[in-house]
Amino acid sequence: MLVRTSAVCARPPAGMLSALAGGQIFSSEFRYRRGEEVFGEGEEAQYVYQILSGAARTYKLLPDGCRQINSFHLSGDMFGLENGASHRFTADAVVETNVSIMKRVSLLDAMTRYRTGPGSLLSLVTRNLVHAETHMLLLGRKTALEKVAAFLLEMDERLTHPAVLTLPMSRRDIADYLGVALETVSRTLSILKDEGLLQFYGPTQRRVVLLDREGLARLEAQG
Amino acid sequence: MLVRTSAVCARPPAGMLSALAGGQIFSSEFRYRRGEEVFGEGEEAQYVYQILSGAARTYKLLPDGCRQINSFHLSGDMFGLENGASHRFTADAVVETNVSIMKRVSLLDAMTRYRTGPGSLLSLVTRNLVHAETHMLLLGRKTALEKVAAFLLEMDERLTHPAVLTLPMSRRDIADYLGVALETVSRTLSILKDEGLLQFYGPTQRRVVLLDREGLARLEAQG
DNA sequence: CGGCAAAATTGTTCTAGATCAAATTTGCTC
DNA sequence: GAGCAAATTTGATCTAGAACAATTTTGCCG
Repeated sequence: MLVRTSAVCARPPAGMLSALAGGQIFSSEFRYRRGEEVFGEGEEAQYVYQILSGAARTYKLLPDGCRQINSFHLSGDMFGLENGASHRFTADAVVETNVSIMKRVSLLDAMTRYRTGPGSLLSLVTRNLVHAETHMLLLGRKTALEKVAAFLLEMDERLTHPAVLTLPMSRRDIADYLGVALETVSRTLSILKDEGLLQFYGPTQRRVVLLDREGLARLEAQG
Repeated sequence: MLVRTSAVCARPPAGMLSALAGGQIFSSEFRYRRGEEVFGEGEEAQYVYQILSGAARTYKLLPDGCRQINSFHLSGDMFGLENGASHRFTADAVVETNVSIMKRVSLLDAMTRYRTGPGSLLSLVTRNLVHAETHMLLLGRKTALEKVAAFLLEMDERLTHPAVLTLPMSRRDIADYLGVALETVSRTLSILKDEGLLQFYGPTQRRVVLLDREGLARLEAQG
């Protein structure tokens, strides 16, 4: 873990964490290499994280090694803030990732001054809950095609509809997020390409151009 | 919807809602017949509910009519309290059910006095989040056998390990909660019976005796 | 640029669980 | 208690997607 401490960020990065910090809370900048663990399930939740660049994933493992990715965290996203004392997930870096870190207690202190606002701990937890509820519907009741379409649209939305959608995560990550096999993800993407709903951009298969968002939305709603 | 208004309950039923009420918040008692809707997805979340007897389910529907039950609410459980202004689920009665109802705003007012305690809105939302996260793992990565075992253990736990587990919900409800077909639930229960892990009690198949909780737990962890 | 390991695709086979289809069983209602 | 509709079980197929197995593509390294 490379450390670049910056007690108070000279130019605070975007997002609530630093907004709350506002020059009053000490935050440090850390860098994780791809695959490096940020925190483990069950560990004490001492710090809170915000992505400056790169991406992280939070997940749980079953005893048989099966992984269920709970969510991806992209630039600007905050993660690792728990209501209880310990982390309920493991988190690691999807690619080389820079995060801003601050003490949980400092942040919670700062938050009490903003109790009711959209930047409160409650709204954060609620946002996570809404995401989890939506994802339950996807995992329990959608086909592979619907799942992949939903995933693409979620990423497109969160990256604010870029011309070229650059996915930081591998097919395996997507599979473990959607509850399908990685081959199924690959096949489904090929189908969507063949049907003209998307195309790959450049040499890598992680850059996607969504050619028909309407069509994808129709697929997502029901196969 | 049968109404039996009782401005302030003479003998308050168990649970936080009435505890918070503590003679200061007006609550009414309502009765819903089986299948009757308590509130619909998208409706304004004006009231908060607590089960006095019976059971309710909250769920979402896909356009094709597929249903994903988010959770079951049993005696003492509170539901329908949203952070936002509208309900994110539909709720209806699984069987004939009595609920205590109070205005959302009154409850929230009362709660501000207990902001940090285990009876706060934040802990309620967190509890829901933990449940949703656990359920995501189940939906995404468990086999039918693991799902059914997990379901039985959840109900057993929540009803505090009764000698006879009386399930208020149908096989269809269980199926829509676990993301499998109702026939699969029935078959899986038969297998568990044949293997001596449970037996049915009396004439109805909704009364279950768990003969080997350890064994079920082993199945749940990994098929 | 060449070599190599990791990632992704594509093909083949297999299977858990869905779907379709009857029997039973159960709980109501008169 | 008879009659009936709903719920449940059980059986027989069918299929979406898993699992296994090569290839091919890509990114990365010296």
